[in-house]
This record gives sequence, structure tokens and C-alpha cells, in this order.
Amino acid sequence: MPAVRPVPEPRAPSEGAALLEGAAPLPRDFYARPALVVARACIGKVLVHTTPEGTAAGRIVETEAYRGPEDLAAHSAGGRRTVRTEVMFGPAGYAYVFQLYGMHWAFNIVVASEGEPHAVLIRAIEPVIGLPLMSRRRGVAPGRIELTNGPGKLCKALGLDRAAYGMDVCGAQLSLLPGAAGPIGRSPRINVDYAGAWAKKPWRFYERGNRYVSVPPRH
DNA sequence: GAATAGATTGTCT
DNA sequence: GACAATCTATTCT
Repeated sequence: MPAVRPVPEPRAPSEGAALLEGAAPLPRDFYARPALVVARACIGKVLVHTTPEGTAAGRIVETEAYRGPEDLAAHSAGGRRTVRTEVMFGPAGYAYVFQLYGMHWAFNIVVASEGEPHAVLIRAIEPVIGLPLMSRRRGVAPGRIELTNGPGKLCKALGLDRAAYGMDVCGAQLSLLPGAAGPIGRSPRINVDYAGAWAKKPWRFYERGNRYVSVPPRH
């Protein structure tokens, strides 16, 4: 028996399909709120991305808030405004996608008000729709947590890359759908040790007990 | 289970 | 030219 974290079963495909039919995307004002509020509110919501290959979606189970220019862990630290960070300075509800380590992509949603370069990083999802598509993109069997338990992995699974930079997250191709969350935990953000005191802030949110959370929280 | 190294490229100094 | 909001395979214990 593998080691033990509580294991919610993945939603049945029928449940996912029903979810897709009924729900309207969360409106832009969902994102136009403080970063910590949105980061927490995103837990349990369903991130959906549709491409010519098909639709894939998952429940968000882990997020992090980034709040430049003060936050030294943010790419917008110190008000740094470049081609890469530009979208963060615009209105809420658009995608900030960046590449890291030369080969992985990470997906964020711009939040707060225009001119405030804040974003919420989506770090892990629990697959809900398009399991075969995600499995094919990742080269990982459906049902394995390695499908989507990390920022780079979920981007690959959902087909999110540079093409999604600046994309509207309130649109037909890319959106969040309503969803409920279980108990929510907090911890410091992952791999931002370079940010000094800012690295210690408990700005990571996750659904407690969800096996898709990328880095197992202590307790 | 834990620790390590290697992959690989856009972005910024 | 350095390095990154990571992932994987491999090599220990």
C-alpha cells in the first residue's frame, strides 16, 4: 500500500460534463479583488481550457498569491515592467503565462485592480474533464497524481503555453467555473527562498487532504 | 523515502 | 552570461 493521504476520488466523467453544460464562467469582478482573497477563492473552482484538440479541465486545489511591487517574490517586484510582466499591470482576469527552467510553463491569473501588478499562480488541479486528452499530453496514465500535481504539469495537461499569454480568462476558450472547496490550508510559497522575508508569508492556499496538492504541507 | 543532477531557453544584467 | 514561481530519472539509504 502506498503512503497515506486522504484520497478523494476523481469526479466521474458524467459529473464533469454536467458541470460544463450548466455553468457560466466566473465574471471579471471575481478577479478584481485583493490577491489573497482571489487566491483563496480559486480553490475548488474549475479551470477549463479548450483548444482544437478538445476540452480539458480540473478543480483548482492549490494556488499562490503574488503581490508586486512590494513582494520581492513576484516577477513584478519593484515595479519591474517588461514585455514578460506587462499583462500583470493591466486589468484583472487575463492570463499571465511564463516559462521557467527553459522547459516548463506556469499559469497565473492577473488579479486586483489595473495598475496593481498582482497575480494568482495556479499550482495544482484535480482532473475533472478530458482525462484522456490530459493523459496523452503528459504521457502519464489517467488517475495518477503526476498528471496535474504541479504548475508545470497542469500547464502541459491543459495545453497552456505561451499562446495563452494575455488570454481572457472570462472567455469561451479559457475560464473558471463555479465550484466548492473543502477545508483550506495555508503555507509559505514554494521555491521563492530568494525573496527573503517575503518567502515566509503564508500566501499559498490548498485544499486540505487533496492528493493533487503539489508539495505535501506539514500537518 | 530522500537527495542529487541534468534538461533547456526566454528574459534580464 | 546567469539564472529561473520545475520536473524527471537515477542513485543512494
